[in-house]
Amino acid sequence: MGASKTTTYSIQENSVAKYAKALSHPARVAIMNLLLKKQACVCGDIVDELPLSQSTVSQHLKALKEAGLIKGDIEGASVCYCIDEKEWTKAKTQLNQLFEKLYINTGKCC
Amino acid sequence: MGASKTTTYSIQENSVAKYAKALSHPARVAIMNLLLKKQACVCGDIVDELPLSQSTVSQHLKALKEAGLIKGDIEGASVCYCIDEKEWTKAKTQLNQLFEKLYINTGKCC
DNA sequence: CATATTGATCGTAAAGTTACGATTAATATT
DNA sequence: AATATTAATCGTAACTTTACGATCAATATG
Repeated sequence: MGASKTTTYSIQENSVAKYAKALSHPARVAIMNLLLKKQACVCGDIVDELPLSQSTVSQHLKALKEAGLIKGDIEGASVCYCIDEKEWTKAKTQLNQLFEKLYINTGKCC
Repeated sequence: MGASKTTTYSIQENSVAKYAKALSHPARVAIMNLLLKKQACVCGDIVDELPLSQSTVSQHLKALKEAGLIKGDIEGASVCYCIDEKEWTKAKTQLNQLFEKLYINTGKCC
């Protein structure tokens, strides 16, 4: 009858979900936008640009860092954040491959 | 506190976050993979392919539907799901535009 | 008509997210 | 040395997500 339910999720599925989750909050998209525009940014500058408290921004930065999308460099008392280009490209490729899969529906339904 | 006001972020930021959120769980990526492969799928078939209960799958389908990525057609007692091509393309474009923004870091830090 | 199948929805528990202020550790400045 | 600045972390409250079983309405089949 039915197919097996044995599958846990594939590497691709977990990977796409991880990157998507990192970008699943507008504040984190806004942070990425800032880093893409400025190339590098001190944490305090990001706090100034967003309508969020320092601790909340720090939390969002942590999430992006854990997904691998950004990295931080200590610069004295400040921390300079920037995009992890290698990982950003990897995320881009992973998501692109998912979106590329579509070929136009020949009309089974919908 | 849970959510954030949608008005505080740009349309692009909210839009990207919305699509990313839809894909932020491996089960939902798996569902999209299935629909991309088969072009159309009865809900029950999706349940058979995933290690989740019927109600949980239905919940994930609802999330994808609310993000606009899929649509469902009633076929007798069953419901046939497929990708909303227009919205899928929109999501693709939105995410692509974000990822395209990167030009290589000239070395401010990191 | 009676019963089975299908899939949405309800109720609910556990876990996770998001937000903030307070605190802490590190570095800078006076 | 004393104080200010910076950003991570802690503690906590409120909300959301994820999961499941139970139930319901709609269709299908005997």
